Amino acid sequence: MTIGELSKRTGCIIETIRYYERIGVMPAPPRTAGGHRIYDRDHLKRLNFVRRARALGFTLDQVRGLLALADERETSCAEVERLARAQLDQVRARIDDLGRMEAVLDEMVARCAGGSVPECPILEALFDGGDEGVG
Amino acid sequence: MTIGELSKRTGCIIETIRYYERIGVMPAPPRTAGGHRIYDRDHLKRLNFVRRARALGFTLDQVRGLLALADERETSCAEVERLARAQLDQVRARIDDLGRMEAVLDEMVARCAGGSVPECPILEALFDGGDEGVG
DNA sequence: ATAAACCCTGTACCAACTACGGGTTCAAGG
DNA sequence: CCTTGAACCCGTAGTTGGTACAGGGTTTAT
Repeated sequence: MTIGELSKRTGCIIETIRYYERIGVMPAPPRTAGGHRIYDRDHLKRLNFVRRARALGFTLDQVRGLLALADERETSCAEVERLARAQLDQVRARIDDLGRMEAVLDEMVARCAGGSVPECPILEALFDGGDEGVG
Repeated sequence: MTIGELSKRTGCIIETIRYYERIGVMPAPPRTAGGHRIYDRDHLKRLNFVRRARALGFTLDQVRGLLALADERETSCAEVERLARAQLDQVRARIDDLGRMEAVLDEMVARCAGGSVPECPILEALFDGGDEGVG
């Protein structure tokens, strides 16, 4: 399989595949005499793994960890579960965070739509801050 | 006010303040004879504005836009509202996105906790993909 | 043999900062 | 007045997860 074929089959653009190789998430594949990369089914599987894990919000560092656990066919299941749970917690924390943003934005917009106010309530909220604890 | 004081009052670290100046989000303040920046209450207000907008997920580009609208004391309110609504939509879309991630992770973890399975269901899910349409 | 399509490396760019090195200035104490 | 140390200056490089070239070389089909 050429890199272009792998790209088509995974939906991962060529530059990204080479980038994954550079940072050690994908292994360096064998090459043709002319230097073109040739991939097999294992590479395809691995790249799909990376794509799915990334789509679930794992960082590339975490993906590396998951792949390492997958490679050593030992008592890794508990550790995998721990990583997945940690990621789940992070996703939930991010959802909470965004939920708070949503509430503030919603209220700002609602106050704006309320009618003809003298000053823009959105700009006022941003300038004078309903919420002082920003960071 | 020195940059250090401004930093303490806003919770925004010095490097970031200088960065905001460099990219034109904060104005270049006057300097002492020796070249140290001196800020006043307007700078403080503006930096707080930037921090609050950032905390709500606006990009720096959007912040620039909001500040421009705040500066021209004209019929900007409708435009501000439009930007806020757009941001609200984006936040909601991101929440939906994360909600889907959460569901998948939750199911993976739940399957894992189910008992003594031969293979790790999490790794299997990532390798063989319940969800082919990844990106 | 030649053209088109593909692939190669290396570098630079994006957001939104953060961190550092090496030098200058300021404020306070002696 | 002088020294000390904290605070400040600038410029550059690093972070994450890629994307986008430029300027070549290779493969494949005709």
